[in-house]
Amino acid sequence: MANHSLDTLFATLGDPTRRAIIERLAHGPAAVKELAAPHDMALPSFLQHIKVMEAGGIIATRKEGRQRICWMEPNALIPLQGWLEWQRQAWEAQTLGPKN
Amino acid sequence: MANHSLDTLFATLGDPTRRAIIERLAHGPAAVKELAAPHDMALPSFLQHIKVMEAGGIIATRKEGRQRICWMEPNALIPLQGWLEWQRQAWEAQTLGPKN
DNA sequence: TGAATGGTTAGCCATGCAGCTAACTAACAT
DNA sequence: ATGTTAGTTAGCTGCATGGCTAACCATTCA
Repeated sequence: MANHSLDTLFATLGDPTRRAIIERLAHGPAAVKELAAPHDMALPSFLQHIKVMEAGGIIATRKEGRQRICWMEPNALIPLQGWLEWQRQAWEAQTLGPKN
Repeated sequence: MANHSLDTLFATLGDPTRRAIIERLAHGPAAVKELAAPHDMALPSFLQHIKVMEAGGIIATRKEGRQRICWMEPNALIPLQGWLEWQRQAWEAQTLGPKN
């Protein structure tokens, strides 16, 4: 299964910084500065993560005055759930065996 | 959340070759050669993926004669499901709002 | 015993990724 | 008008990753 969106999703979530951003945004939108605060990292490095996530369709952003507000793209994680569920089913079908 | 096992899982699944291996193994064990067949890639390159997955605890392997048999590590994907579920819940709690 | 099969090891190379600093722009505050 | 805040752009660096070939076991088959 050469699924480009899964490639992107998994790659994006492989970085703990980016997962932390998602975990934060699940509770509501936030500006870049606020998101960056807990991460001991220069702003440009951090911004790179934001860009990756926006490019991957996982978050969306908007400029508001001099801040950039970020929020979750609500359905972004659905392909992941789908793939996992699919795997789970294939696995169960196999462990139960074709005769059951 | 600096979760090492999630790091490894996501990173491992980010590669389409490795996802294909999982998809194949969900239907039952297989030897390296058989797993490698659909992937236009030199054996050593392919073996590298097998090693990564074994190191990450996603699959297990055993030597049997001159072949190496691989199979799924049944609970490997559970942390993923857990994280996704957690995210989904945080998201829903937020969209519904604290007052509902 | 000799050839073929399946895997393994070693070593190389190109690319991408995550981080950095320095320098700049755009909005607000005084 | 000047300073401060929040991003942004550009350009560099080091390391990890994914691929390759060549050469080498170890097992099985004839």
